[in-house]
Amino acid sequence: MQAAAQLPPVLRAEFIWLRLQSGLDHKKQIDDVRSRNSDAAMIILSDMPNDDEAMAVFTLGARGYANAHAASDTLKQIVNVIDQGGLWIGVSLMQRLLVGVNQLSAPVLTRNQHKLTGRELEVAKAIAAGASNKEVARQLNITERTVKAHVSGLFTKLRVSDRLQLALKMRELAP
Amino acid sequence: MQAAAQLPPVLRAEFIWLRLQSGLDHKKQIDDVRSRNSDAAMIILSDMPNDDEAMAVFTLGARGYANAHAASDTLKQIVNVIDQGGLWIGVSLMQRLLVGVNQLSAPVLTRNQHKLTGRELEVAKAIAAGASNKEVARQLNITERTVKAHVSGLFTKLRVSDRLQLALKMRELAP
DNA sequence: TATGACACTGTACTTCGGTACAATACCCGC
DNA sequence: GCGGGTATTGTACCGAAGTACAGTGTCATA
Repeated sequence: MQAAAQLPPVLRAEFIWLRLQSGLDHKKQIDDVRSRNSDAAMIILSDMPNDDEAMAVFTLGARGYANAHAASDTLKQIVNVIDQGGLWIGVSLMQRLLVGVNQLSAPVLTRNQHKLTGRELEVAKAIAAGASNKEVARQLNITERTVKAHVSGLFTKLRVSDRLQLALKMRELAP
Repeated sequence: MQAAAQLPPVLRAEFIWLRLQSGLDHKKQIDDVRSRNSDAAMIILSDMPNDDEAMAVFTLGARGYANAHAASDTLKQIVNVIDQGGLWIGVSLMQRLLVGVNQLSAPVLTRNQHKLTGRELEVAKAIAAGASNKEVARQLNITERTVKAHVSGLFTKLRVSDRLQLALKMRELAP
């Protein structure tokens, strides 16, 4: 809670509970506390927790993020977990993180089951990154016509009909 | 541990500890156990934990993933956390997840800071799913011309130049 | 009442994407 | 040597995508 912010710096705290003041700049509140207790574990409590705020506080170095009205048992639990070197994260944010990483891993790029040729793979990666035919041509130092040839080949092999669906398929997000 | 896999289905378990057999198909091991105890919380133990394996087991519905040689105190901790609706994830994977999400730029769909209009959002979602202008028009029961109008508006607001980049941005995968 | 945001549509135009015919050249294994 | 896979490029064509001028109607709010 914000009382922690008024702790004199001479008192070394192991855990700091900071209840975010709505309406104020959260980053500033956290930075303030952090600056005086650089080695303490910060646990942020929010009256209205949400994933975005959670991401923000973890980015700022917090070790835990929870609802300010959580049960006391939960609060004890949090201390235990963090004491053992863990992080306390809401399930909702966790789900989101997992989804995010799944998207990043781009399984087609890694798991090469589609027997794409080396050149096709290069073209496919570029398109999955959002490149136009002209840009791909410049990147690979070939003509736009050749890019089109590879793209057509990719459409057939991956059974898609345009570059947008190709990009989604490369990232395994296709419908 | 694998003994859990031999539990007769009549015994309803709340927690299931599954120690992965190296050399065997992990997905199969997990699916086997899961099919007989659909509502139990699965905790996967691995002799050589790594982030990729962790991702895999969580994707398969596990609630926890830990080193098979973890201290008994840690194991108790895991039960507590999962009992309260949490997930038990290694710190290493956690770091990776956070980094991954931080790399994601412009979270349009979730964090709606781009003040897209309702109609624009509908169009954007359709395009992010791989739809053509004609298809979007049919879906929303408007003319292709109107779709183009919304698309142009989206390009301006989201600072992209074509529908592929729009789709990537909508999926938070833009460069 | 007027002004602005929003949704919708039209015509005309340019550019890009994609296909359909090609063809040439390299390399590898039978 | 010859066939097959790969990489490359050409010309021509068509349709989709995107832009540039428009304009109309509704609704909320100042």
